[in-house]
Amino acid sequence: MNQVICTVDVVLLTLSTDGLEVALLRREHAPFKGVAALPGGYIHADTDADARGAARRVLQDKTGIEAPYLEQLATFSGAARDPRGWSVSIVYYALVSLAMITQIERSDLVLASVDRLPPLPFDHVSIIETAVSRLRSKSQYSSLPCHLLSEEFTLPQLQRVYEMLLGESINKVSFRRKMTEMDMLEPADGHFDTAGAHRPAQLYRLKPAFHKQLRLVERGF
Amino acid sequence: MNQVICTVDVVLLTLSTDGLEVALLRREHAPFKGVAALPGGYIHADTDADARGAARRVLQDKTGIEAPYLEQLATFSGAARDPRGWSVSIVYYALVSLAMITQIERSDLVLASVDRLPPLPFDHVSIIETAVSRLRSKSQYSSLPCHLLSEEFTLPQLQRVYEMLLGESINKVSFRRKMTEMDMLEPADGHFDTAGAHRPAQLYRLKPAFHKQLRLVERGF
DNA sequence: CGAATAGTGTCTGTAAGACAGTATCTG
DNA sequence: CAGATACTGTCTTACAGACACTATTCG
Repeated sequence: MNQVICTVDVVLLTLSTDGLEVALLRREHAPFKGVAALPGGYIHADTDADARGAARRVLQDKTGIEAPYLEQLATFSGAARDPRGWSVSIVYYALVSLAMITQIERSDLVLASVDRLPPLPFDHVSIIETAVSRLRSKSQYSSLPCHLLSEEFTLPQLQRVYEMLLGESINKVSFRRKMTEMDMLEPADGHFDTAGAHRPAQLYRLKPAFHKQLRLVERGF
Repeated sequence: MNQVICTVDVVLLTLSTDGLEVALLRREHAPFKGVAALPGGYIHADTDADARGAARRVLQDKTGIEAPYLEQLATFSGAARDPRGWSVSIVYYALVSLAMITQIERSDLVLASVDRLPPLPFDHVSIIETAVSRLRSKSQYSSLPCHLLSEEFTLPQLQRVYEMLLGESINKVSFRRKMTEMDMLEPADGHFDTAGAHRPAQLYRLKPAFHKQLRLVERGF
């Protein structure tokens, strides 16, 4: 009566110049061996403290990525989603910079645009759609998008990230007012982005208190 | 390696004059037999289509409540939360009117104020806190609170619900402007709430399209 | 008619967006 | 110095909240 397969999957998202992309890996085992899919695996009841620990382990083992922004998305379950039987997948989503992804030494890693997903096994397409929709929705009023950039970034870069996620341009003055009001960034003193033939931009970083936690803002962007 | 206990739990919330309350039932089986706890149970892989179906079944079997607003909250998991071993609980939360709860014919049902929870088994206290925080947070910008009232209700009643959830008074004009803008209510023509020595209030109901789905609003209340 | 609450019209202050200006770099 | 983008000051507009008024019931 209670024979249920328990797994975790991780939606690893990053932002390229083309928009949001999701990291896919070729599956090492049946079912769907060799097919690109979300990184995932069984829960190890003997070593994982909880599902979050399992997700962190899976991400570390399969991509080498350590402790990025990692949050529970939702749990997908049912008799129909996995040929092996009634299954539960506790899904987490992680946000990393593109630089983190390109460091990964795995030849079978694919970045797929979330707007043009290939066919995927299980219900991974709908999982990814849920993750993207959650990220876009939270971007309207939180500091979440910062985690898609490297540790130090400029305000114009951050604004472009918000604009890509929200799919609309944001008024520059309003954006900067909002950033001041949210009070989550600190200038990286003396650090400037001097690329390009123009005035250099101040580099900022997330204040330490907001590395693992979100900053919410009263009204959206 | 994969011996994991799979259960669902339901946080059944309602609003009394004293504020938010959660429904607790005495457990019928060990562990914690006889102790008040969230309604829950094992997933039945042979009959449940998915975890949502299991949650609906548990709610129906234990309280007789059928198909209320029911949404996945989060999944709680780990080695430490259940003495039986490594466990996963996929938790749903449901919103119903107080009238729905008082209809339940079960002598061991307890309503506990979410602000003064008794000691509870497992991690049920933290589950309830998560549910309450989710509800309060979503109340800032969605139609969620409607489900805490009966099918027909007046705008002043609805405003009081929002105020209790948000813990602050709302400007009446702004509230009604927002309701018009959200466009989720329809007047129950000819139906008025005639209680009290004053002008009767128009009764409204949620438009059918929003019974199972949320209406979001751009800016909060 | 007085008390009580429902419902609405209008003013005002605040905050978001538009615009245009200044600042500082490269070639 | 021209071009480019960073950053800022200020005006305008839109919306949220305050206030006050009307509406309709009961006793």
